Amino acid sequence: MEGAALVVLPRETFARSAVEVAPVLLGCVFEHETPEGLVAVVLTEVEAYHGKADPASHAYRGRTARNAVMFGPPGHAYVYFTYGMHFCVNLVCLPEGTASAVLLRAGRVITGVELATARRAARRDLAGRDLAGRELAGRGLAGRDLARGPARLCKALGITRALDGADVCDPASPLRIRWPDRREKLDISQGPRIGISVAADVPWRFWLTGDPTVSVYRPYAPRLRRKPVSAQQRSDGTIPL
DNA sequence: CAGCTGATTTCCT
DNA sequence: GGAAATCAGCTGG
Repeated sequence: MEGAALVVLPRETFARSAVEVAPVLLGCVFEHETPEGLVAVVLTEVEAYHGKADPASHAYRGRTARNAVMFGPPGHAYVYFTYGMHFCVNLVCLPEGTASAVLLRAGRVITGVELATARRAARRDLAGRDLAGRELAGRGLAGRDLARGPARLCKALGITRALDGADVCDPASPLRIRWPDRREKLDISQGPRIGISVAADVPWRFWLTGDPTVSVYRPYAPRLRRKPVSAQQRSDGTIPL
């Protein structure tokens, strides 16, 4: 940061519904500063979640220890842990007491590519081998995949539950969101959200049209039960006498 | 390229 | 006990 004033988004930006806030965040710079360095992304894909009114929202069934930050003041980060291994980050909207938020789904890394790459590769580093010990035959991390997807974005930025509640509207915060250096007219698309089984029809996902860092949309498909009901059951479903 | 599956833990019914 | 706002790597066409 060459001493330039850090122009974070004002908190009023988040004092609206998530559906109104979501497209505003596209093109903005989301960054995390740590002792390791700074990683910044331009947001390219986001999703709105409407709290109590949205069955797909973590806040739909009310306040819990996990989602408490969503019910707090706007302009703070709600970071959750899911699938036993991934973090995802939202920015909280609407005044304290309500619970809507915008999930940050993807970004293009513009600062700290090296650090972001190191974080993303942290689990398949040792001698360039995968978890099964096989060589990674030159399959590197494509630049566009560094922060493509909500969990990858968190990994690239080094975001964990420790940042749950961080104030992204505070210039002194290690995690913050600011306006782009140049405001350009953006081509924004809108469509259904990804990875949810309910309310999958509402078009509350927003992205920069044609941007290569945006997730590929696939309709939600429930996973088949993979474990047999009993240890005796055969793969075809029959049970020996 | 599409499709499938293991990983791994928290949360809620 | 099962699903979860996911991802990576493998398989087969």
